[in-house]
Amino acid sequence: MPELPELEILVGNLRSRIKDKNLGKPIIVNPRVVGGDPNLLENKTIKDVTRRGKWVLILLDELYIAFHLRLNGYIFLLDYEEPDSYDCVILPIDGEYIHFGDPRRLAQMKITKGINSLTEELGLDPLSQEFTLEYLNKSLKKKRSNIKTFLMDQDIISGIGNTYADEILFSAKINPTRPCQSLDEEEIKLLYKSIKDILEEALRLGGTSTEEFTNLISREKSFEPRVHRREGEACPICDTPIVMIKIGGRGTYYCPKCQK
DNA sequence: AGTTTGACCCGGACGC
DNA sequence: TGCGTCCGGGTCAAAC
Repeated sequence: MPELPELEILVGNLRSRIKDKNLGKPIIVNPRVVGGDPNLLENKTIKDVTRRGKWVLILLDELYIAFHLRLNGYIFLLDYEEPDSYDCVILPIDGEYIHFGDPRRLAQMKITKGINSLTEELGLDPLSQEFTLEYLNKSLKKKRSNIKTFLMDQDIISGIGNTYADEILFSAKINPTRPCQSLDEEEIKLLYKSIKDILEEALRLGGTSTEEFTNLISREKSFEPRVHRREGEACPICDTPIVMIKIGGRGTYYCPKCQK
């Protein structure tokens, strides 16, 4: 499931491959996942490829293609046009082809003149300069929910999903069920550092490679989750078995001894 | 208004 | 083997 680090890498590689190239006539295999008018894309030039939260944005002249991969969505850049089994849209680009798809059909592709409706509610990017300890502190004070839900709230911090939320809380030694307002100053400082550290580490290591959701990310190295989806395995710090609980309907993994 | 729950979707895991 | 059932996961709408 692609989160900030995976999407950041995807966007960088996609940009270097398709920037300044031209779009051909799109092939819509599954209209369900497409919003807007695909006919607007033909013969348009790709000005840039960027990311906002978990949205992958292809910028054209006064037009955007916005992709959200949700859990299992993918963007491949391949040398053949024929759709593979889960492909939803094929975008020809000067002899290469973006294959966009999702076995679960939850991913989305939107063609839109503006991206405000998609991104205006999004919170700060956790790796940006604007995301400060003070911002984290203030945001925590406003929230009544638990810290796990807080980290995944895209309106506060954009780009963190289930995997990195678990990893960040393990790194900060904070129990995922803790109310936001119960964290003391030291814990908030450590949480802030853990957000930056874990995301930067994952970015450096090429993202988490549990799923092969794109060929635009190197598979040579990868970030290895310490607790996420490791129920019953030994905590890398204290050997206590990792526990899985549900928070907000989401599988949540943590070490009951390290994370108080 | 803030927070929680359900729907969306379907491949894969599991049970009989 | 084969069929049926259930689960997951990010986001948004609906409910609380």
